[in-house]
Amino acid sequence: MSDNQFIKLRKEKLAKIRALGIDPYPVESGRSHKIADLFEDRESWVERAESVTLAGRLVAMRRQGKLGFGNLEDDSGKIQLYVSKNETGEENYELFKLCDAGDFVEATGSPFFTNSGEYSLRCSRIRLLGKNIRPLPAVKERVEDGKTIRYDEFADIELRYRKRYLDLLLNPEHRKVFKLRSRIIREMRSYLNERDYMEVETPILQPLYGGANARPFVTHHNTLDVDLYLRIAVELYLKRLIVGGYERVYEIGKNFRNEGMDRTHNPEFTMLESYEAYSDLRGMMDLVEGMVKHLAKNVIGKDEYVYQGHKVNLMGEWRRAGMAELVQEKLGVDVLNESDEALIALCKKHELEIPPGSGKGKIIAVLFEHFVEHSLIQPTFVCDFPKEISPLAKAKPGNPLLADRFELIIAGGEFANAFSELNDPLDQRARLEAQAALRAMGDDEANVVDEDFLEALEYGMPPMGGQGIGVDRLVMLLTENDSIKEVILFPQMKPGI
RNA sequence: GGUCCAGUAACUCAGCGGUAGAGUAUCUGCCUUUUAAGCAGAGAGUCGAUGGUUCGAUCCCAUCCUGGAUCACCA
Repeated sequence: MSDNQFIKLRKEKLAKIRALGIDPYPVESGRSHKIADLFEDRESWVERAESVTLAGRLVAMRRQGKLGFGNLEDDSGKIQLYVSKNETGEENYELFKLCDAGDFVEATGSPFFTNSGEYSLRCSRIRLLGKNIRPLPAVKERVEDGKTIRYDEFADIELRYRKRYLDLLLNPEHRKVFKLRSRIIREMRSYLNERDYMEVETPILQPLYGGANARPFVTHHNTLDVDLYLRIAVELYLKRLIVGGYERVYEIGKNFRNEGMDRTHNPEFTMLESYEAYSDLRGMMDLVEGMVKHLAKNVIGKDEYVYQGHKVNLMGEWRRAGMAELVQEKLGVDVLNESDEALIALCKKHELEIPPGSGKGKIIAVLFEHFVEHSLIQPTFVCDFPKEISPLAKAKPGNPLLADRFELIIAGGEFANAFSELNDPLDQRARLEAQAALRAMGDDEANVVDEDFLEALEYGMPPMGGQGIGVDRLVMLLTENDSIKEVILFPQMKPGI
């Protein structure tokens, strides 16, 4: 971007500062206290009149002749600076006059109360730490009845996402969202660590991708001269680790799916997957429910959340119900015992598309997604998924059509997915080969056959439960944001501007 | 991908077929307790882009770009 009037002026100021023999970008900075420190027992600070040095960004300036006020902000808080020529001396006051909102400065002085009663720092010296040459958007705020009213808020959604640093700087409530995100993830880790899980890191660049139905991003390694895929899931690698003898592992990291983008999908997103030997689907329900309730209670401290226009109570008893049972509730059709023809006719009647190669299970899933999923508002474990669409899940004993799998649905959206993991190597091979057949029929999201994974299974894998939680969506729910872009610091945007 | 909405100064926005406006911000002057500081003055814009209609387009039309909402598709 070329220089505008503002930048030209500030570059001129830079030159003036340098002409005074002052380095506007010094190497050394130092502070004796953070701003929040001065707000503990203010009266005592004032009484002691101790000199302290603060450092931070100057976020506002009110200059009036031989004295001026500024607001200094660091990551702990904000305090008013009182700068008068009497106290700083001529030379230092000249520097202060060359400072702008947006500059980083060091302020030395002692706390006091102004005539109007505002707790401030009476400055004996101002030192420049980093000169700003592009003015920050002008946002003004006023405190009324303890509430902060902001004027001319930096609110353009596109700019907020593209220039996230400005969003964070100018909109404290957005800064708070990402702080909560960090706490949520930290608390997830400790929840699992306390349960004897081990955190691991597995490849992001994979020779084959697997563990989910999705199209991948492809890249190329020059030295090996091979194409590699960015992972769409970590499942198959974590299972290899269970084969290797660890009993409880998890990974929190980015997955990449080359699919559409909307309010709940970003091409790279954060997933938590965990696997636990000798557990099963029931164990995973307890784990997921326990963890989410723990986060709601300990990080946020609320029972009820407003999400996508719905009131969701996370602290109640979470329903566990079969997919077919839920469809039957809604449509009055006993889908498990109905003939394929009748189900196909039902789909046709509602103009629902059935992908080629679909069996009964897939058709039931289509009906579920169309008629039921959106209406599940309170947390619901939808169990007994059709085996046909669950190639990595163990079959449900007693019903060859079903798999021991659930998805957690909240406010009509998917939050987690879990199985009793399939550990029969022959069955697993047959299922992946069936996926390959679907792929041959044009389903480019079907799983690929991963021979190395199958070989690992052949060496023996214990029975286990595994689950994956979409971390971004969980953060959305807990921070009551309806767009995934509000909880990802740098969401994917088209190049532009 | 369909539909709808938006794009005007650094920020928030108004405007309208006749050469662009406000508040804040900025600059200059005054100002030693201000706090959305104040007072006086000034500068600042390719009106998202490209075509078309018109004597004349920021405004009307078309196409495109970017973003948002929504539906469809998709985990």
